[in-house]
Amino acid sequence: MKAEAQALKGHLEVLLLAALEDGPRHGYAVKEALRDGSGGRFDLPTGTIYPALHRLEEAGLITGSWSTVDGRRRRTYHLTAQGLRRLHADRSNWHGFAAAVTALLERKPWPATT
Amino acid sequence: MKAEAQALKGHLEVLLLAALEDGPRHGYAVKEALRDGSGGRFDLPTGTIYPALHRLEEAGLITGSWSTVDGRRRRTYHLTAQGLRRLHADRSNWHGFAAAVTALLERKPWPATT
DNA sequence: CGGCGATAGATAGGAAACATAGCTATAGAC
DNA sequence: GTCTATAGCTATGTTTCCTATCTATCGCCG
Repeated sequence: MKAEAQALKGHLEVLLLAALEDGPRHGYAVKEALRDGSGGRFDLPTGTIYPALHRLEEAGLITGSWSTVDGRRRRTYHLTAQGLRRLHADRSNWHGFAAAVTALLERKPWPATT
Repeated sequence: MKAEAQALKGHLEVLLLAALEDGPRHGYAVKEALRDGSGGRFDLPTGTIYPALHRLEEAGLITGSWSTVDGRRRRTYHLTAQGLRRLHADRSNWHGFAAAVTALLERKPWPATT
């Protein structure tokens, strides 16, 4: 349950959306998918996951519905059309962001000092 | 002076350190280097840059010294040995982070739902 | 039976970092 | 004389994530 990353700041939501892209999942399953899909790197506490899902739902990017499986309540989320559009936009934005950071980190020499 | 990215959260410091890697710079020059080196993507306000540099200095990762050029005060920063080590560590960490996020964003199908 | 770990959900409170907005000051252009 | 670019600073606000704690069920182990 240790979180390697406050570095996720600002990039968590796109990961949650991506986790819901190929089908609905309940919150706990999203948490596991993130952990397993990242080789354990993004093993986020539920105190991070659930509020983030609530934000996404409130923003209309996902919708949730309750069900009960084996006596346990589940809230299963799926992407809305708006959420899908946002995922596409954010994914493309991520690539631009990552490319820019990587370029700056590799850069030598940097633009000249005034 | 508009900042495209709150997404920088957690990744600004490594960029500042990288900007100082091939020689000392003053704060305003760091800001310009970041803007120009990213094609305008990271055009950060001074209210972001200066406090970040102060944090780095207080952490012992950079040191600054005052000078006066053309009647304007400048504080020129350079990397400490500790800052250089941190840069190396953070840079390598960035590559891992970026690879993990990218992999998750491309991933389909995701690890199975329980 | 009793306790514990995994599953499933939630919230309250705090900390960190970036943005907004405002301030001082000089040099040079218009 | 005013405006822009250069050069620096900080107080306040917001967002976002983490820590800690809580409820509850199920299955396993002793």
